[in-house]
Amino acid sequence: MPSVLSSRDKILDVGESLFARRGYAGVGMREVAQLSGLGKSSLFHHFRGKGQLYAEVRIRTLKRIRDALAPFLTLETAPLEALEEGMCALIDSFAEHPTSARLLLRGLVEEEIFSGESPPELEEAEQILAELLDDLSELIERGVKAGELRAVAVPDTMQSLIGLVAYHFASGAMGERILGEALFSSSAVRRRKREVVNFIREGLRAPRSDRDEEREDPT
Amino acid sequence: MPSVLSSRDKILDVGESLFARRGYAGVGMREVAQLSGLGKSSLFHHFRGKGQLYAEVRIRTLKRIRDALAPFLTLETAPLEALEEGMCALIDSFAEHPTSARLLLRGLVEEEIFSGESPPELEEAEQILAELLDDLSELIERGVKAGELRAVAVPDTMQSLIGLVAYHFASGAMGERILGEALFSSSAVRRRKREVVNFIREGLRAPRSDRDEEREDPT
DNA sequence: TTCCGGATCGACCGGTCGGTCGGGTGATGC
DNA sequence: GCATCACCCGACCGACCGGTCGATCCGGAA
Repeated sequence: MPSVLSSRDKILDVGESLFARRGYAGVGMREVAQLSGLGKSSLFHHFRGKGQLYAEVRIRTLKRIRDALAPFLTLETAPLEALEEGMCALIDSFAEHPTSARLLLRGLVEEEIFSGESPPELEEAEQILAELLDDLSELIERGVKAGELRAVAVPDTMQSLIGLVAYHFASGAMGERILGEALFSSSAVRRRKREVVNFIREGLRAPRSDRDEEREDPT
Repeated sequence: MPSVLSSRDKILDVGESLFARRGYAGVGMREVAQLSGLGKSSLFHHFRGKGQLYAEVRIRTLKRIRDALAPFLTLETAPLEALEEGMCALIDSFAEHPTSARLLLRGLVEEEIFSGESPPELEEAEQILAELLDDLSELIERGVKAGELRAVAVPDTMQSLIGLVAYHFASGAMGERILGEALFSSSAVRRRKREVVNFIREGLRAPRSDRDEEREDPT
């Protein structure tokens, strides 16, 4: 690990910051080059093009998120506890890398980014994300079956969790206006973590005297 | 109300659809013109430029959201009930206008869209949004003080609600992958509404035997 | 010393961007 | 008949876009 970043890592850092703030179409390679302290041509030595740079940035952030979540997606912990601690770890990861949540949310919301064909690296990113979401789904599923969680619809609950957790760290100026505080100040992050975890626990756990109640299934 | 849309409305419709899908920077005026069935120059007869078109689109969608929510932001209903019914109405509005949630979320997440100065109309949009969020904050505040809601931190809960509700209708292909179903099919919308409202009710309401318990305040 | 290949750069390319301009067209009022 | 006006268009502009090319620099292996 060099104390000064390699040019490639520097480009990835700059790209991550810019793509998170302005989205794929809003970022120009000239700006990436300038903020990286390189000539524009040099970018194309390290990456095949803008599309690959974007894909590599997404892969890096998704791997960061996966690594933060992985310890809690095993079968060793009780589902509700694993869910709570996993979300805590996720929030810590978002707080440590302020661009992650935005980039994640962008990747989930954005569509039709590439006019022609998309770079092959993007599929790797999609796969990392898909596996992560599948593992998380499985965790919720286990929680419901074990009776720790309410009889929620698993896919919709997945979506709820994503929006609930990620948006907090992706909201921009309006979010700070609502909070009346910097989005990533340590006090704000601590409070947010408590509030989100409480929300999830109260919102999803099964009522106390609800051990072996059968689920409603009105399909 | 003419049965055929005026050119201005047609442009707004096309712009709304495109901006929601690809963001401000990802949309070109040529494309807006073509999909509107007009020459590019004609757009500049109805709007001062791309920036104003974007601002007008945002204003229109924000007003739609405000109108859907307004009936439940009065002081006449019990806060928790008003919150639940308001979120229901919001979801109905999102379902009716599939671009609204994306555009809302984009406006909240996006930053530094305009390189130069931003069009004055954007301030009107920001103000509509700010008022809406203030009213919603007040509703939650009342709910907490009335003891109907848990002793949550109001701003963070605001953020939670935004992410929780809006993301469901803004998620793209990956959202449909998770659901295994079209995002706006009537059955998916119905199920989602039930799940979200349940999540909010269970997550925010005060425990039954918790009438006049004092809040913890460990600051 | 020579050579080589990674890294960097400035100059340049075709194409697209938002926006302008001048003119055309068809209703409306006089 | 004529001026006015909203509306619409094709042609055009300078700026910027992503990307290419050939030259140069430089550290390490031979």
